[in-house]
Amino acid sequence: MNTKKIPDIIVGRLPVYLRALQRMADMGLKTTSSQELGEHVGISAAQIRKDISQFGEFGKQGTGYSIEFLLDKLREILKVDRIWDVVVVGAGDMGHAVANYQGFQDRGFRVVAIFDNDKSKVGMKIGNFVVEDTEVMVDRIRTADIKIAMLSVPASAAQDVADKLVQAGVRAILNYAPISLNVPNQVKVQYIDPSTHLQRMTFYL
Amino acid sequence: MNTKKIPDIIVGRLPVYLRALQRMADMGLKTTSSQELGEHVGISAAQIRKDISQFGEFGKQGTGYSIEFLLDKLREILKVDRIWDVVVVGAGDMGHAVANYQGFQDRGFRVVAIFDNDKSKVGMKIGNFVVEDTEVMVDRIRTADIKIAMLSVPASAAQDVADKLVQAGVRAILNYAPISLNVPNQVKVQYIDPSTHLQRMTFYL
DNA sequence: TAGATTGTTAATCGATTAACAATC
DNA sequence: TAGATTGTTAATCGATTAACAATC
Repeated sequence: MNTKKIPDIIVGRLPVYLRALQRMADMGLKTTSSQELGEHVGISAAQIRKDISQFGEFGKQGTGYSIEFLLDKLREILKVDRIWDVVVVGAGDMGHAVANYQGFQDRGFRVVAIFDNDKSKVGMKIGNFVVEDTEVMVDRIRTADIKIAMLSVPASAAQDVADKLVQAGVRAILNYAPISLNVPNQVKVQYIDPSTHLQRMTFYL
Repeated sequence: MNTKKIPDIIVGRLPVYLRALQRMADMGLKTTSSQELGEHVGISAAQIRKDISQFGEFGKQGTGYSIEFLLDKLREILKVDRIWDVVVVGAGDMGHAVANYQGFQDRGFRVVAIFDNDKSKVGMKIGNFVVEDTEVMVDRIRTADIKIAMLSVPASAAQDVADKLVQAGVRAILNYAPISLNVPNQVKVQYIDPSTHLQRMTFYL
């Protein structure tokens, strides 16, 4: 892999390629082409070739890409050739669903704890987890050296919690609260706000 | 509003502006500037002015934008100056959380039904809803003239359900299943896949 | 070999930013 | 009036596409 800076827009497409390739592998396929992969994910073949070639020469002229090989490379590039421990903050309906979500399996993530500041929820069982007090959160995260958090608290609490997560050393936040977060440059945030996603489509109706 | 085509990337930012303005209004603020709004959402002032000016001259030199006025305009542009009925397909943990989600309130959406093909779930109560059989889904959607669906079924079922939704006249799908969907051009899809979002950040860790 | 498909270059297309006249 | 901030233009920057030599 070379060292020139990769545009964020390319990084954003890699997980989509990875997901499609994983599915192809599950179906028992061995090779694919930029053309075929492009049809699956709705992206042009030229762009897929260009994106992938940022990281090396992973294909073969005439035959395309070995699915297993490309999977390995993409996992390595995206650093999901390992399992990341993740914490959930906020034990409401959404936190509940996220903590129990089976879709992290085989994708590089594992939920290891769930926190809430509501004392009536602390100690409650959620799937395999016991809800812990937000008071112990910073310590727990720092001790366990956890780098990723999912935030499912109300918008009014989200910025405060985000500040604590940053203070605890978290470097990636998946934010389910419907609010933009201010965090330092070295911390990444991704937003999941169903209303925002829907509003992006109603424009076209 | 003029008629020239608006780039999708601009459409995608409008809901973020809307959300930030709604928050400012809730805090009792009356006016804002492209500068201030930009700091809230992490977008340059120039870009915000350019985006907004695609739709009209909504600001005043020297004073900025009236928050209430801009809210009205953005709601109108995004067509959320009304309430859209939405169906949920898939009554698992995620469908459960989505159906009960309070965050659609005041954002233009209302969940009106939830479907599942698992007969053991049909008839079950989820919040204010009773889970209905997927068999009646197409009819129900067509009769009620529903245009928006949220998809929270396993990846293996998602394409089949999407085909049915399209057939029923749905024009916007919020897809929680971890798979790319093939739909006709006139149908919009937005993707929520927590693993994909997380993988977009692990690259930088 | 003939056919297929990559990796890469150059051309095109589109988005962002900087700057400032207009004006509240 | 003086200061602030918009809307817009032109310049810059970045992303996508088309095309094709290289080669499996």
